[in-house]
Amino acid sequence: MSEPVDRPATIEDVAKLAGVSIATVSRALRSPEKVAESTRKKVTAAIARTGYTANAMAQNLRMQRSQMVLVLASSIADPNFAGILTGLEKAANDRGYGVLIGNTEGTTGLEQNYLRFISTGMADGLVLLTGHVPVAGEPQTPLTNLPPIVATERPVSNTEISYVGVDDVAASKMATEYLISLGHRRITFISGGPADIRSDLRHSGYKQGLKESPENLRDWRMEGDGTSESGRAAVERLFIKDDLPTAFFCFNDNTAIGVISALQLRGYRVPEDFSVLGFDDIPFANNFTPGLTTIRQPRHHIGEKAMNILLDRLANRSLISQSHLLHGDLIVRESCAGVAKQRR
Amino acid sequence: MSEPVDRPATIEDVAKLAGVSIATVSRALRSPEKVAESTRKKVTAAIARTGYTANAMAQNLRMQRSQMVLVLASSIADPNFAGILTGLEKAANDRGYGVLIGNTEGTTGLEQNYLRFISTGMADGLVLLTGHVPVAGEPQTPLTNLPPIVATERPVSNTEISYVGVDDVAASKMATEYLISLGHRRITFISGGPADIRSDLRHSGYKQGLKESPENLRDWRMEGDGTSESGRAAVERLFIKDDLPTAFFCFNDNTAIGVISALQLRGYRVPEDFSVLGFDDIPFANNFTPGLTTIRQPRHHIGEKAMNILLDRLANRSLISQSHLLHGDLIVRESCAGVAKQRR
DNA sequence: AATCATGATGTAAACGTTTTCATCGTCGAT
DNA sequence: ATCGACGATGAAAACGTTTACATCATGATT
Repeated sequence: MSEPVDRPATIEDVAKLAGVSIATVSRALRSPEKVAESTRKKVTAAIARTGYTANAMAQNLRMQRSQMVLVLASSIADPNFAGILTGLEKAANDRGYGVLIGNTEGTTGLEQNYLRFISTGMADGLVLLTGHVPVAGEPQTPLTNLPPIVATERPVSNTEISYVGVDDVAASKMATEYLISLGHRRITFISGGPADIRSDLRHSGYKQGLKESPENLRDWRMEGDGTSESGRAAVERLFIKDDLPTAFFCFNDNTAIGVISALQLRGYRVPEDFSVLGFDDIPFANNFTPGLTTIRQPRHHIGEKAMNILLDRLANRSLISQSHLLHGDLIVRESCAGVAKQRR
Repeated sequence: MSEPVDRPATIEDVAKLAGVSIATVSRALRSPEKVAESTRKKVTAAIARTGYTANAMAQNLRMQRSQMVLVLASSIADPNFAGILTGLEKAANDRGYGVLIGNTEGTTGLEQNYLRFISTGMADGLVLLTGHVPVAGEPQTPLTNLPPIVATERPVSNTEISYVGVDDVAASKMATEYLISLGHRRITFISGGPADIRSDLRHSGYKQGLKESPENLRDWRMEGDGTSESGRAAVERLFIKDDLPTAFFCFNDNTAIGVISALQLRGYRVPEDFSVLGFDDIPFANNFTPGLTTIRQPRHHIGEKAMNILLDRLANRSLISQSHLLHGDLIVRESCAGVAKQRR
């Protein structure tokens, strides 16, 4: 039904065809109640005839916005990224916004580069999955130059910024209590590295769980960096000293997988000999053998919530920043068992 | 160094401060050779003082483009998605383009919805990871209304469209030959479902590998759908008839994982009792036990190549569409072994 | 019958750029 | 001295919208 498309139809084409002014066409589209029923019909017909769609650039220029949000992530390949992005994207699309993505790979150079979308007005808001607010180069960019921001997946130190994520402390406490309830008294926490704030939060939840146990259990923390390799390495270090826990609470599922495979390589069985508990419930946790007992991050909800908070701010700039900690479920599979069952 | 930012600086602010016309400012920025060295310096200084950045909406409106590309995927959670997106994103960013993402979840409704970015001029080009060109609703949108397109990850039936992906046929043939070289003569291919063109391509490569073997090996295809569950189910069906292969070539790694766990559940060992070969080399293939022998998709390269082809087309509309099949490496890990080693 | 509110529409400004075209020196060649 | 070419710059149009404001009927109110 559309006319030959050498040049896309403009509002003027529609106006001419309908025999009205372009203002009326615009009104018929944006605020139909302001236009007479009869002319509205003429306009609608003309729009159908021409195949007209409003030019977004012109609209956005005029309205001083872009209807676009920039999502900055340090790694697209992160196992949590896909789920969060799905949620972000869904919420944005539901509200007519587009999602622009930027992969900083952890470098400030790329990060700076992506901020061009902000400074040129190509994006109205910013979602940070990087764990820090973008640092400015020269000249020092004050925070006031930044648009409304929401952080997710990784908290940022700046408290002015809304954060949406799982309640790391509560979930880790719950995980630890679960291990204790299974009879474990010697539980090692394997961290996610010094740079990651979440590692401290989870460690702190673990300590709370230990402290509230009847006995006074020992805080037994080992350093990792969130990779499965670091999980393996931690196990090896333990075996050198031959001082062994009965259970591992790992910063994330990757680490847990490393721990399990190192244990298996040494001829031990999980959960018969050792219990291992992860964090994240990455898509693969269920396919692993043994099935990983872990804390599930509600990634979709996190993404949706984060985006909705941001878009609320965009719609009403005076809204105060608010953070949301979502509950993480304990997903019980096979990698943890009662200590009674264990050999030693 | 920037002025108080109630309103972002415009080209006019810069012009006034530098004592020149806005045309000169624009020229100083876009084609410096057209402006006198002395005035160029004045302009540069004024830009620094004001903290000016050109408004992208105005630029794009004027220049009738958006510098933006829409990436349409049926599932963000697909294990191949992250890698391809990383490549797409890198190439786009290198060339000053932004990447807009749309998650169609396989529904044409959402697909249609995302096409608004095209029809409103918010995106200049389209990357399809959906396996089909978007179908129009009412009125029938001819292909001429669509912008330059490149397909990747999943081929589309329309031959007018450039496709970039792994060479499924060659890689599958290579995989099959590898199994044959290990001594296997009874090799089952587990498909990825009727809707997925790649499944047929891989099946066809498998058949080529069989045919070119010294003996005339039997095409032994079983239906799956690309999920690990379907891999498990296929194994169960085999055991009902008790007619068993010695090796499995699976449509993808997910299926392979399902096959292995079903086998293990029945008390068999991989690769000692059965060999299993996957496809994709998903990030997890290496962490699985046994390590998955599989075909690696060069996801980054696929993404970069696809984006570069698209952007070339955008820069020069008269370019003809070209497809690229990339080589997939065979990654040998632990899930395949010589048939001699196997019990039966 | 005169006035006034109301509703529907058109005119024109504005959003911030890029670029064509015209203008104005300046310099080299005649 | 005159002319032409050329380099640097400015004025203004154009990109396609939205919206404040003005205009004009029309019907209700006095």
